[in-house]
Amino acid sequence: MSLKHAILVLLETEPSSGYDLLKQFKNSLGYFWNAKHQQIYQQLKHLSSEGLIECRLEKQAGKPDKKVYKITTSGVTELSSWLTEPVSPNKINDALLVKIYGGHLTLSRNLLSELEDHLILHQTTLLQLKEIEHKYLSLSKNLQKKYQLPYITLRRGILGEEAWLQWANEAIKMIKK
Amino acid sequence: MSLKHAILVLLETEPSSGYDLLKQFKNSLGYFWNAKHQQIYQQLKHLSSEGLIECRLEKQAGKPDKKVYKITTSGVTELSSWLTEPVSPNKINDALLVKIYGGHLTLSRNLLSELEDHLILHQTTLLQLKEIEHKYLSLSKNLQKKYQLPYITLRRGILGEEAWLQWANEAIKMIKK
DNA sequence: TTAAACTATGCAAGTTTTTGCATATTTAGT
DNA sequence: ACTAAATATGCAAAAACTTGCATAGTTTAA
Repeated sequence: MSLKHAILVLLETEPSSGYDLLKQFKNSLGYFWNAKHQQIYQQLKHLSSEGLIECRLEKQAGKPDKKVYKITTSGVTELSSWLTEPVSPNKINDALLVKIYGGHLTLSRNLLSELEDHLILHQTTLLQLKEIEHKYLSLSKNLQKKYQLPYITLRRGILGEEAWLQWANEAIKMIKK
Repeated sequence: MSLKHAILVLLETEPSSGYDLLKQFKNSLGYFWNAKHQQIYQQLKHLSSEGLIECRLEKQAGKPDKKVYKITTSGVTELSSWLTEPVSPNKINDALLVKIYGGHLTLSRNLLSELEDHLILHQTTLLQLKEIEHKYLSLSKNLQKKYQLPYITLRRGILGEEAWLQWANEAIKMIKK
């Protein structure tokens, strides 16, 4: 399980509240790791009780209080050791493909409209990713080096989305004729 | 949730036992839907109690008995109605990318060896998929039409794996220099 | 000015998935 | 002759994840 480790990775970069993490999961990391707010809050509590992170309350003017979590040395140890172990290959569960696989039970215009809906989502995602890439590429050599690893994960997102779009266009053509 | 529907899709094609389904999940459908044997057996029981599938015992010489499940008319109805509803976009959770994202805490040769391990797996998968594609392309026009939709999902696998490999090679180069 | 969206967190209950254990026979390889 | 892998299914418990509800103040746009 690595929601745990995803959170540790984020907290290792900077202390954050559950809400901050949620936003980070929606941006950068969200393209390859997803979590709902409940999952994050529950996991934070759990990590806290394991002593891998610690919490301090931060009062804010005009906004609700924040619980800011910070990784502990024991958390860094855990994270480092996780990094040396091989990760198990990714579990893919893609409902859209299940649907297409069994699509002969429905009208092809159903499949097409669904594909087109997803197409729009993926196009939007790709544009967002390319925007981030653009910002990265305009950084100094130094900063580029610093953010090299996150950039590599961004590249995965970009290449992945491009391949998805290529496939979807191919698929739409095939279904249409 | 669509393990349920993935199973119904498979059973709609042909009646199968839990073990048969497990093998199908490992082959064709396995490239986009994964399930452990426990999950399948539990879900079969559940679908049975919902009346969406029915079971008959098949005695086999030399092998343990089989429970062969078959979709019911009510199951087909459920499946058809699922096919008209939009599927929610795919949840991606990729531990390898989390690892790379936070990889500055470990040696780059750790990341490289992990990437290379995964590279081999993906290369193998791609070869398998291309073999299946080759078989498909040597079928008659008629049969090609019949299996068009599964073929489209196969294409997703192929394009996806190719993009993955392209990314991995790029990533390895970047990390090395 | 009113509704919607954003900030910020959490309980409780339910569903789904994973893990560990358990059984029993056959077949293929060494 | 022995071992491993394949065939075939399942219980029980734990862990992970989702859904519905709940609170409460602030900001922003119609």
